[in-house]
Amino acid sequence: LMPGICSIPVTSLPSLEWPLPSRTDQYELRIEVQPKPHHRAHYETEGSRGAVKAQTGGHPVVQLHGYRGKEPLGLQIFIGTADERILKPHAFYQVHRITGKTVTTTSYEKIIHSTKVLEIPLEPKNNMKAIIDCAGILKLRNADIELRKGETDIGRKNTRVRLVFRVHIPQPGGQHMSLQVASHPIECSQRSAHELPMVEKQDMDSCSVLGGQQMILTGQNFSADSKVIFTEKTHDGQQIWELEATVDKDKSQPSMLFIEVPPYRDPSICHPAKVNFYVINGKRKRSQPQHFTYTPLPAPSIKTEPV
Amino acid sequence: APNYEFYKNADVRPPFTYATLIRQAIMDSKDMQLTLNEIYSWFTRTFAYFRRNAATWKNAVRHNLSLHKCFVRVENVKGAVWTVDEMEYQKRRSQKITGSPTLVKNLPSSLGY
DNA sequence: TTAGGAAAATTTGTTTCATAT
DNA sequence: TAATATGAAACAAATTTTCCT
Repeated sequence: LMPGICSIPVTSLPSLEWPLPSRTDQYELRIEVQPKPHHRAHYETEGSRGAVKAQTGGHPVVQLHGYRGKEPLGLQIFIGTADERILKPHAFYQVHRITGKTVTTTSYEKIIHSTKVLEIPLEPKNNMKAIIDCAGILKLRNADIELRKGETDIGRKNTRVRLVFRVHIPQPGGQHMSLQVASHPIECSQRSAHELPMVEKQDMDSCSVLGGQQMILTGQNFSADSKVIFTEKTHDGQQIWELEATVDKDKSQPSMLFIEVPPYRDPSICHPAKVNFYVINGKRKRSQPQHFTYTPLPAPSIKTEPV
Repeated sequence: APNYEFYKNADVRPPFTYATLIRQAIMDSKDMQLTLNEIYSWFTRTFAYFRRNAATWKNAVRHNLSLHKCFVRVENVKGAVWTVDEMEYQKRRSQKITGSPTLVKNLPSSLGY
């Protein structure tokens, strides 16, 4: 079978909602190939919709760097949330173990607190690299999950997930070092995948409070009526600023938006200001909030004499 | 905040209007905003009476949300949430109190509206 | 099996009418 | 009486779930 896997008692490991680092001084768990940003999940009433794939057509790849041991380890996979909150298992989705001749990976599954977790081997002979070709995504009915006691999340419009990978590395003292890394977000609804704008990359993360610079957004489902809105929220979630950026409609394409960063509401700040922006099509189809930072002007000039 | 303990398990209709209850549900939430579904949950969690005849009272809740100007729908990443325009809410209530002396005498202070 | 498309079903919101307080 | 509250229901739009090729 699979030595080294499944041998660690669940109770001694950190819970699935516990935040873990992806790297330490010694190790790093890294996603070498990211999954595609869309993967339509299947319902229990449907047949499988196959394994999550990579943009390239292959499958996602995960590798553990810095491991010198001889023993294979188990790589755990589960479906996590992809919103602004900290990562936790997604209540409305589960990993689905794909089997069949097209699948190279042997896998083992178990349930931890109503979350299905897949475990596949990470072997030294493969350089501790694993090709994730056995992970599909199952959608659970909103109504079924929402009536679960203690569940406060809402299923409606909550259709983005991340693949979460964990490894537990045995340490000399008998303890374990646990690492975790999560993939880029994956949109799992047929409709949302087709209609919701999604920002995958932004050309820059910050600029001065004056704005005015061009920023290129790369993503999906951008359209002629796409708007880009900058917002700022206080610590307790109250929105205090909102401004629409101008979009260069001539240059923009379905997968690319050229916008001009709007000026920040207060040009005299002394510390960088973290704001959000999102893309919105029509009235309701809006992307997840993206992050952006306005930096203060160099130095408040006190000199008054002309140059 | 009102004490609804008695109604949590007693299958008795709470003597409050829908508007009062909806506002209370939203006020009880952490961010002063709830989705429709979360409002439903608050009703069933808080009142035994609303654990049956769901089609009826849920319809009434939606009806009230739309009808009263004090309930404001706000778009959000996760769809829409409902909030309370407290100014608007109290405007309606104070109109009722100041505008009808006879009602003032009879209105038990603990009852909404 | 896996993918795509879309019909069917459910939810969320708006309005209107009737009745009771 | 006028203003409010409650119920039932018709409709529309948005979103989810099931079904079919």
